[in-house]
Amino acid sequence: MDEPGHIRRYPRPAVAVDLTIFTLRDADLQLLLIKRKRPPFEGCWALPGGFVRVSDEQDQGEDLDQAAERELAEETGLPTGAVFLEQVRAFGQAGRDPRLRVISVAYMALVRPELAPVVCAGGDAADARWFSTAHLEQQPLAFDHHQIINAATEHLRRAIRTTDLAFELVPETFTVAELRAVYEVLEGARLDPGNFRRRFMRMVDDGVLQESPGKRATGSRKARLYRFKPRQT
Amino acid sequence: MDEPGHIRRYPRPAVAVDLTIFTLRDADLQLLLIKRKRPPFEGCWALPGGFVRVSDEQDQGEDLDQAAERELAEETGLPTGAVFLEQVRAFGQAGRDPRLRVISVAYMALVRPELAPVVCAGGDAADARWFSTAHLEQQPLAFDHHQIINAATEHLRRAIRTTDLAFELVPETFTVAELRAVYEVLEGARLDPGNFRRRFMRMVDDGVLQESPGKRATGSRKARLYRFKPRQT
DNA sequence: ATAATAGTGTCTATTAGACAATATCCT
DNA sequence: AGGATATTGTCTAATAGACACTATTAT
Repeated sequence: MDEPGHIRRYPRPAVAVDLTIFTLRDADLQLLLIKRKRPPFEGCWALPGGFVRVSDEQDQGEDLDQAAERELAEETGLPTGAVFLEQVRAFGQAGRDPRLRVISVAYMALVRPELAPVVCAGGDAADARWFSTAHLEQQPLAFDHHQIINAATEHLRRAIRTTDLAFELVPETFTVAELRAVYEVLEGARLDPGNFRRRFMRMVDDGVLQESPGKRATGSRKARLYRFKPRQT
Repeated sequence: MDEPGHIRRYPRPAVAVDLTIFTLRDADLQLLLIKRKRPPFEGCWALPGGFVRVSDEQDQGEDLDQAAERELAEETGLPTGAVFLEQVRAFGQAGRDPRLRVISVAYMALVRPELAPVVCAGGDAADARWFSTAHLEQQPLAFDHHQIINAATEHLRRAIRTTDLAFELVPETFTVAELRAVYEVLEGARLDPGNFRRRFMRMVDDGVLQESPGKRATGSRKARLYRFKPRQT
């Protein structure tokens, strides 16, 4: 954070944001990738993202979070605010982009399952597709995107264990089984329906969740619906 | 992550690393700050840090982690590897540096209490001092360093709760009370000595900790010493 | 001897998990 | 009716927390 006034002449890196956009479909954690239509890695699948627009003038350009929101809107076509978005961390390995020095700030986005089908290709992507994270190791990806995906997935798993984030991967109203499915996929283990129900009901008692009118059949029998209480602790 | 070959002409931000260097002294979580000797914020206390050295040439310069290690060595004089170092996240608010667009990657470092006294001022700091985090709100700081410190402190608290990181804030060998003090300071609450002891002993049973020869008096009575088992799960 | 901390034991409440049993709904 | 899931209930083990008690050591 210290430098003389002539720092402007020191070489600077390009800074990009890369998005790991997750959703839950078919009882599976899936990730949105786009096919690159320019070198390097032309034709290769990659995380959506782009460079942060900056300036040294009075208006210094967009914030990192704003850049991530912008890219998210461009790539998914979803309205801002419909999707949970949070920074994971920065990746700055030298040589991660062969052309020039790029430091990438990774973000994690969570798309509710109802919205996943409407996500479409943005302007600078030849194609966009949801990939199952389960078989992604075999898939060749551009840059160090495997590493970013691993870090983001780990970030997501940790967040699911320690915060309310599971709620971002479920529709507005949901059944006990639907929320259980989120935990089962993220924890990678089957959970006892009865035991999970008690955990769930404790959240209702604590006022985190509340019953919502109507019922829905996920399986063979209709189940009660719930929703989140207003917000914030 | 997409751009034409002429991206080199787009404006880029400067990228810095800022270090939140914590230690535990006098039953208190403390943070190392340096007094800036150049504008802006000349004479103001600030986080140690500096710009990342980059290039677009074949050798693209240092990694973010390397830059943080280098700054840490320069500012503390401690040998690399003696101190735990981990990235927190990137801060990229527009206008956070009044002169030019700077994106800062924050790192958290944990200095064992025996090493804290030997930490001395580095080359580009007029002065360096440990500050108690308890009263830091009143202290005016340069840039958005208050925000970075809050995020890093939160990061640390979370890590203490969910990982083995408390061990980085204690000497090589330590007593039950010394480890308890780490948790008491970080959790901001007194812990029952008897109950904490059982938690501790479970770690011994699990092979995380092992007894070490000798005893040490933290208070009025000598206590057994422990150390960490080799490493890794 | 006394104060202060180390170390042990006991009891209760909460929670996770295994697992059985009943209720409801779709086909 | 039959199969699948929802929902409820029971039991056990692990853990956290409150709290009382004994042991050891510096002063």
